[in-house]
Amino acid sequence: MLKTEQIKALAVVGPTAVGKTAFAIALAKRYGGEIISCDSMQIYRGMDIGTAKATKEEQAQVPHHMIDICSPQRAYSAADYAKEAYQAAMDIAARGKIPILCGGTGLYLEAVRTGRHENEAVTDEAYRATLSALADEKGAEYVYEMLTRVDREAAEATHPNNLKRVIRALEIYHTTGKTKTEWDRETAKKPPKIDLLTFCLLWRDRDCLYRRIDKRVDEMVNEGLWEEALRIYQIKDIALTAAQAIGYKEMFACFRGEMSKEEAIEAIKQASRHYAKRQLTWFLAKPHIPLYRDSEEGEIVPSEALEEEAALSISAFLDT
RNA sequence: GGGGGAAUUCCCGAGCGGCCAAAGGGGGCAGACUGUAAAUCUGUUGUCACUGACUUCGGUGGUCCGAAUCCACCUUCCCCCA
Repeated sequence: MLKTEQIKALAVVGPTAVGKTAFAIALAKRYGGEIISCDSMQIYRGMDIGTAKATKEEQAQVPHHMIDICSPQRAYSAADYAKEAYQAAMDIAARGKIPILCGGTGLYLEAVRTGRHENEAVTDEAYRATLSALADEKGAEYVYEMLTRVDREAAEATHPNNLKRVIRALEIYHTTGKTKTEWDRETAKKPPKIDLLTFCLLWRDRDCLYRRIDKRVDEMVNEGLWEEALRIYQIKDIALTAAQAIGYKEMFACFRGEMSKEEAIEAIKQASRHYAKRQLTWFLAKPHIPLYRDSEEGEIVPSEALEEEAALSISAFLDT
């Protein structure tokens, strides 16, 4: 296709359990939008409760995309997401509707927005395996040294202990012949494929966020997270990506007899809080319009105030 | 009633006369991250006027040049015998 015209879209991001889903639905209704989930785990079929997918009722109100699009046996990547989500956004826009990206996976949002990952298929499982075996054998420093030799700049930007990132940098060099630094520089030149107006939902009070997370985990358990996780646990050849989902991996440990159900639930809460903090670090470092909420009380539906606040920038954004 | 053991910084837990503001882990806080990203990784965490000073290791009082580490008593907790 010759004209990959830049399309306009809205995005609702923020840490887990802030109420992104409800807010995005409200925006979709108001502006005639459709929602594109931007979540690395909601893509998986059968993982509903633990990933806090929009309910069937919610999905009936507004069309949702990028949910339940693949089996837990399939490893999914930011590149896959970028391609499919962009296609979905194009389709929505073609229908005269406005795409609303909604979710907590920052990297995925960046991936669709910039289209950076639509390059050569730069992935090589076998090579990765070789490198990680090498790291086991000779130590992570050895692999890091390899990177230092091919791409000093990338090496300096990556901590030696961060094996996965070190391997990825080497993999880029291995598959494209370009160093990660060169590759990054090139892809960064391309104009973004989506003109995005991003809202970041936040609680002014950290404790409030954490309380909400704890509460939501308890609700998930009541809704049958344990049973759902057990079903996923029984799938053979589950992909690494799906298997690392919070809420599932802890239950798996419980099924393996490594911890009690109570301990698993605690671990889920803990992991979710840590995750929320990482999301905050990511999103707060990126351009966005912050929308703060103040109290914890019954805020299941987004307050009109936030919607109004968003409305101002949205109308200006859509007019240009 | 008798005997034994333990009390450490937010938590767990090492330390058992100087090298201890005190290992390690957890938690908290901050951060990095362009194809596993709900992943992976990093820094920091007694106070302050911060290359130094000050206050901490249940309490009080001792011993010693010097104590979280030794002694005495007290408090609390645990175990064993009754």
